[in-house]
Amino acid sequence: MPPKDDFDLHAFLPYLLNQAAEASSLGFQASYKGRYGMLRTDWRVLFHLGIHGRMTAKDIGERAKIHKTKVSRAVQRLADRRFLTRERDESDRRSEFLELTQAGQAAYRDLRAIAQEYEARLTARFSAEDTVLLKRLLVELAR
Amino acid sequence: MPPKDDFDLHAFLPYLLNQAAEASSLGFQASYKGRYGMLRTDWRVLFHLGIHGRMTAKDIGERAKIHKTKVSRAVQRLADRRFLTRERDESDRRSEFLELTQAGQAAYRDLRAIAQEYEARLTARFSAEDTVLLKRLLVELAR
DNA sequence: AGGTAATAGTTGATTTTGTAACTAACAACG
DNA sequence: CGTTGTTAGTTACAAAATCAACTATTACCT
Repeated sequence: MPPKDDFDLHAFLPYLLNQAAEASSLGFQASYKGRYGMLRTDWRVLFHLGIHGRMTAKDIGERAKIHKTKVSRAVQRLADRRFLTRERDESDRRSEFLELTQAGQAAYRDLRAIAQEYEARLTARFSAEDTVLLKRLLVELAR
Repeated sequence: MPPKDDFDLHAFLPYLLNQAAEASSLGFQASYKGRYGMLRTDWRVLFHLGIHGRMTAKDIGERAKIHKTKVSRAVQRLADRRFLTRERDESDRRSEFLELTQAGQAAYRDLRAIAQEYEARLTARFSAEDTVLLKRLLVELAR
């Protein structure tokens, strides 16, 4: 019979990170899924384009650390909804420049506002210093 | 043309959490996937059984906050590998008690050691106080 | 130039997850 | 008892993620 054990799973960092990430993702998803029928990858791509403007799928993948097939399919979905346009790069015809349309920009601004609200709600329970520290440590861990 | 924008995605908490969680999960996965061909849910279930001993699928699901279908399938995989045994609860024949076999316990101890090493490596770059604070905030966020 | 390797992006096959419906067993209430 | 409602766990089907293979184009190398 397996004996009890004092290893604390709830103090295991990868486990904790997953729980927190899951909870916050679901919470945020609840905010935007109703509005546009978007997947997580979709809004990430939308945000990158909203923030940086015109860029290629490859650049998005690198910056956001999303695999190219995921980016490709998210771009397709966003293009289907007329949230972005594709334009072949004539100096290197393998890649294409992506750019938000008016509708895409509007959706981005809308979602950005929701994101900022959500962020505020999440961090409201922490002191400003704690929040800064938390983010610093998370950035460290992400590398 | 979409203008640049000063919203900082890398300071958006759900995004940061996902990046950190992803990175740490992958890192840990690299440690155990080679050893046993296990999925994330599998080792979670294994850990719960290793820590708490004999318990039902329902209990595992509740404690770990894993949906019952995921638990069910993880239990099946672990049973296939002879890592656990199932025993019907005769006082309530709907549920069954799960318990690690010798092989299951050995795998658990092995993975636990790897987890502890990995944890140590992850937190090595932080001060003890920072680590404590980080975990406290993550627990907060997970609720 | 010609051949080989590398790169951007897409597509298809296989796994894994999520959702809903199902079976079997128990509970509660008349 | 008998009907209705719940619960533990499984299964079936749809949505999504993963991985490999593919097309088209460019870069490298001799």
